[in-house]
Amino acid sequence: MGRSPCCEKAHVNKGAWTKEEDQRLIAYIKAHGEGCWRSLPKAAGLLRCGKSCRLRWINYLRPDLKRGNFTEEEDELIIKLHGFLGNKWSLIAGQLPGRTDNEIKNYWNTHIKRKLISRGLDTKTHRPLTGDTQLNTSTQPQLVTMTTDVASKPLTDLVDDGHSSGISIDEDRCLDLNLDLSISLPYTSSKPSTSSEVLMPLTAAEAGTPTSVPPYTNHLLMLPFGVPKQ
DNA sequence: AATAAGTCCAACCGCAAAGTC
DNA sequence: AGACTTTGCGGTTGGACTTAT
Repeated sequence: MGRSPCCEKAHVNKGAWTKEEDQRLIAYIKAHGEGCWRSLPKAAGLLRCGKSCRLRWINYLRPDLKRGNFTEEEDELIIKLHGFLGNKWSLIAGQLPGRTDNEIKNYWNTHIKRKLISRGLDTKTHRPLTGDTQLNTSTQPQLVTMTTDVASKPLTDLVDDGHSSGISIDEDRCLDLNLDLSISLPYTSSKPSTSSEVLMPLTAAEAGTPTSVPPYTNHLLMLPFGVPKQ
């Protein structure tokens, strides 16, 4: 059988976008908003598939994107989030205002991997590369609080009762973890610009109060890294 | 100056989840 | 309930650019 193609490939452009295509896409979304990506190209007069339009908009044309180099704070935040979430780039991007999953993924592969290696850490587990495979929390980097098999599970699995999913989370190692997921309102531009402000530790009571969140984020994560256990 | 090697990143692809009928 | 459609995600690639020789 095989899958049906996402679009009529014989009649679509591929490769780099031209300025004219960008302008058409921007103008269309400004006028009509983000709607049905599948029908957007035709409506906007673009010879592109919907997926391509979506990617171009999200990764490059969105007005709220932050261009330029990653800061040291962003580096560290990405490392911490990756230690917890694994390759969940969209969720990591949700904690970095103005950054896209694609951008972070690229940055991880080109910069941060090397950074971790230079620190003698495994880029997947964030544990020391040398020696034993036994978990020894006293020697682990603080950023890793969950086993990687847990980190690789869908987040929804992590926030159910912890039993039906078959995942058992070591409570001792996760006591300082406050993971709250909720549907969030769209991002507004009047928000903190630094990652440390975005990821402020919240109390349980505070966590119940909706706060502004990064764009295109369905899940609001509150991960109070660095907060000492009581 | 030429070119080989390395780096970066935009864009594509396939898959899975979510939504619709 | 299940088939089909649409959207979103993560992995990968190709080409442009930069640096080293």
